[in-house]
Amino acid sequence: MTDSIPYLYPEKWLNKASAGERVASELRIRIIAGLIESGSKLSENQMATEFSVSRSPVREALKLLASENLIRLERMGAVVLELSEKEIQEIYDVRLLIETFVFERLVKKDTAQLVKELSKTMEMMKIAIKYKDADDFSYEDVLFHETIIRSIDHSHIFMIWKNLKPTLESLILISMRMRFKEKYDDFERIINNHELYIEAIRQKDRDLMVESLHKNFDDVQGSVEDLWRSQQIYSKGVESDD
Amino acid sequence: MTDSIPYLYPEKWLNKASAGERVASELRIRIIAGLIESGSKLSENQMATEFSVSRSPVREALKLLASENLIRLERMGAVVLELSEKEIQEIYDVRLLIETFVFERLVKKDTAQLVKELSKTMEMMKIAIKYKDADDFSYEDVLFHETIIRSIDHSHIFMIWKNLKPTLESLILISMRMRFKEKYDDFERIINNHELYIEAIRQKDRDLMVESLHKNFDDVQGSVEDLWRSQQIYSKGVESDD
DNA sequence: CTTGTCTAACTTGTATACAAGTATTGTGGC
DNA sequence: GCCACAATACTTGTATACAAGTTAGACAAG
Repeated sequence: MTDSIPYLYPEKWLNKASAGERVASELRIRIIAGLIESGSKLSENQMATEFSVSRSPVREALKLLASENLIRLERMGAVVLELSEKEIQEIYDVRLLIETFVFERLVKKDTAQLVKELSKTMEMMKIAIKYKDADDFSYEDVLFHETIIRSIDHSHIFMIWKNLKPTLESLILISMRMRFKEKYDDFERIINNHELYIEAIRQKDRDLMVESLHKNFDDVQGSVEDLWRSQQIYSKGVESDD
Repeated sequence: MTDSIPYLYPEKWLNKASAGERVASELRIRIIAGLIESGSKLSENQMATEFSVSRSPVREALKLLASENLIRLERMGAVVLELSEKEIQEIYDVRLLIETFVFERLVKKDTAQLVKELSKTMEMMKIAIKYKDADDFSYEDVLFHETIIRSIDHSHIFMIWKNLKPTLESLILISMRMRFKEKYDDFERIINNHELYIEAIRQKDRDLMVESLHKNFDDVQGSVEDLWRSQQIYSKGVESDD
């Protein structure tokens, strides 16, 4: 048994979460971090004993992960899918798609309130940087984009976000934990990009928005490399734990 | 008890479906058809007795419907959400978004195989019209769009489709059953639009594609009216049944 | 008539039991 | 050694049981 694996998902994000959500969150981040290799098979019973819960919440978790395309439910066992570079590129295709759509709506609206909210989130991010809290930073980063998307009040666009969010959250979390350790000065650039984004919204400047989005994606492109290296580290960590 | 409600969802589409999927499909179409009013509350036990299954599959179904934004899970009972005109417009926003994205990919690829598949589906649709089979027609109509979307091999775009599909399927099904009864000559136009779409793909003609998409949406705009009328009819039908 | 409290009947989330089906493994026959 | 086949140990899907919490309503006190 590998129940010696420490939990990767922040406990404080699971305040009112059910057992199923907890299992899903933890499994998700382990899969994305490469701790659970793609191709391996997860069975309900196995997961149930691993997380000391019954099959009911595990079933719930596996259904969730399947809907996020992280596993594929088969006749016998759920097979873990690969999060290849193509996959990650696809995720950013979708982000680009919906954030562009959102921006087109935003330019027709009053964005004063939104800009205010985003500024607040930005300040939170800066504090998180100051105290080197990768989890807080990730939380605010995800919130930043969620706030923008929510602001246009489009339930189906928001549904797409809701589906994407868990994976994105884990990706960001892993990448940020990495950078706080190794590439601390990345954050100045990240902050600048976000401020550029706010400025684009304030001025309703499409070109600026596209520019900041692409910078954001370039940033993330780097984070894919972080991810692969983190997979090395995490799996090494596990081996040495055993 | 209103267990006298006849099943609206085609039995033959539920070949290998689990009890949960059956319940979900039937609940979904009833909600969309207006048979279950928005605002009403569904409890797991109530649904379990209604469909003569246990709570496990019902839970599964409710989770599904919640992820499709048809119900909202609350502390006590799931509340049925309204499928307003705004909602339906949103669904077509998303369709437009992803199908446009897909087309941009298609113009860079060899579409010969796709055109062949689509032509086959078209012929099926014509047969369905000839035999006035609304269910078959709807099936092929949904398949038509799914085939296009699948062809670009983009798992995240396809995920968005998978989320949208059940609602769309029910919408189309209801609308087509309506039209076969009342507006039979609508179908000539629908067929023409689809052929226009295929032609746009064959020629990789963006303008033609946008034109056919918009015609398709105009068609659907009409089907929204069908939907409201169907809600009248279905609910009348229920009243007279009691 | 209003208000507060207690009880009873709901609700969900989780655990467990059971049935049906599917891989796997081991054994007997060759 | 190898193949056929049966027994076994898995798997999922569904039903049921139980615990904890919430709502609603009855009923008594003011």
